Amino acid sequence: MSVRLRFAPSPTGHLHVGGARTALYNYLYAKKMGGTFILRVEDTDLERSTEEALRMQIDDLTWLGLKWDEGVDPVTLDSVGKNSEPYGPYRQSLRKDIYQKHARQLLEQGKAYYDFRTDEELEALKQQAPAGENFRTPRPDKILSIAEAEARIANGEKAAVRFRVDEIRDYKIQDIVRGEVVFPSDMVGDFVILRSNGMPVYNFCCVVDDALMKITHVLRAEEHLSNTLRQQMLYEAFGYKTPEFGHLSLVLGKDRQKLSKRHGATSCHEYMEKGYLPEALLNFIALLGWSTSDNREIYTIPELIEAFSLDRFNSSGAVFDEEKLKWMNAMHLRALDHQKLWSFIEPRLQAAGIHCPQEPEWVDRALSLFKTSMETLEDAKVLFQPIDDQLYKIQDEAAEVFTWESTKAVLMEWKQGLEKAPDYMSSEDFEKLQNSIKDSCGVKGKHLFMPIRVAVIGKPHGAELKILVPLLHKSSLLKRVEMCLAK
RNA sequence: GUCCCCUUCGUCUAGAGGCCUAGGACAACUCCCUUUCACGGAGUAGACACCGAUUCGAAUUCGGUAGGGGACGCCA
Repeated sequence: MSVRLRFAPSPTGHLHVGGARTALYNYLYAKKMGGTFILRVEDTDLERSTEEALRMQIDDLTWLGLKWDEGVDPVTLDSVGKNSEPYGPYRQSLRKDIYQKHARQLLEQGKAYYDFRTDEELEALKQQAPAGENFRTPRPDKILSIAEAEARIANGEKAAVRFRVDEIRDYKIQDIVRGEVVFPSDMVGDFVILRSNGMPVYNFCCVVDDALMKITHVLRAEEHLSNTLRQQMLYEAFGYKTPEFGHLSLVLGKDRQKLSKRHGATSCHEYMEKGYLPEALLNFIALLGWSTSDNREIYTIPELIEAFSLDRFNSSGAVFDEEKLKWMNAMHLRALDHQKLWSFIEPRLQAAGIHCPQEPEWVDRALSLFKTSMETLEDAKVLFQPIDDQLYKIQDEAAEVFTWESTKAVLMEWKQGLEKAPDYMSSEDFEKLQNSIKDSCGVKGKHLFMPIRVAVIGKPHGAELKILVPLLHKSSLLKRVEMCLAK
């Protein structure tokens, strides 16, 4: 039987890197096994789930390249018409009747009951409970028959549906990451499966959907480990077969707390904006909590699929280290072909108002020279900025250079050399010219190259001229040296 | 508090009883390359949380302690 895995985010904002990692592992295993990767959306919390957030999650997933074979339609988001795929719709908010039917079944079997207590009453119960103990919601004094309860509901009263936890025994859960985990059933009280507004609750729809969608493996974050007990109870109540569970260790911030906003960037979207490549981000998060036995670090996505296996998860939490991500991004950046790389860089330069020649040969040359100096796509701005004549400006830090006696002569010679030079100098041309200036002016060291650098980039430190000069048209260089001479 | 999970260099990790004087990567530091910065190359430093037990032998197995994390919702 072919495997079926799903990623089931709740849309409350951009996709978190922890979520992306969960999605990635599910994706990798589905692909590795030639199975199906499904996107389901857990948007039953009407307060927090929004259409915009769902859009963002879909876009983030698409940016990452984690394409789902089945699931929420990326265009209609399942809300228009009926999804043609086998187990749709894939948004839980659109599956209400399915859950209601399932809840009804448990109600009729006496495995669940209507609870009319209000939030306030329940809160009061919690307050009265003895401190220092695991609080479990007590069963109401009186449980109404279905008919009685529904009569009251028809009258406008609100009731939630609770699952009865009667049996006191240990539940054994086989976990891919952690092995056997045992939970005593008295860890939980009767828990809500349907809210009083009719919406199902996570643990309930998760079970119903995983069963109906024939999910075979559930790889999800460790924070769900203890939910698995409730889910196990529901699987048994319905007589459904449980999938294989794997509870992944958490992604942590520098302080070893669960990665959150206060650690800085936590969403994939932010990393996209910061100029990270999706392959690099995926490569990096794949290796947070999973590894191979060789020392390999750089993987393409197909290579990750090839290498992936369920028996190499690390069970302890992993700190998200952006420094290493940067390095990895640099590696992926270098591996990119120039055309593709430029297609990523160009819009960023444009957005920053930096203008560059567009000829393919020029771009190709520029990229071969700049590629190794880039960690993120954003770095291109600093690199390409000196190319744009409009942005050339003699910086304050260059002031000292203009106090040197020899500077003027060097600049004059530089200008004359330029006049005789080809439209674009080669590195060798440049070095030759520089050497001839050294001879004719009798200056060397910083008194030689700093004035030239100022005449190229406007400041005495920065990009290597041997690289930069060949990228600048003679006319640009002349314009700049003239500005220096006019100073 | 109760239950569950986790614990190898600063960070990500390799490691399934002798191959471990614990390997790799990022970061750090040093040197080389370089008439700046970077790239690149060569090195240095840096870890088995602790205590017991099992064993000829333990990072690796078992027990305990400590620390960290997670869950205890009509959030997911």
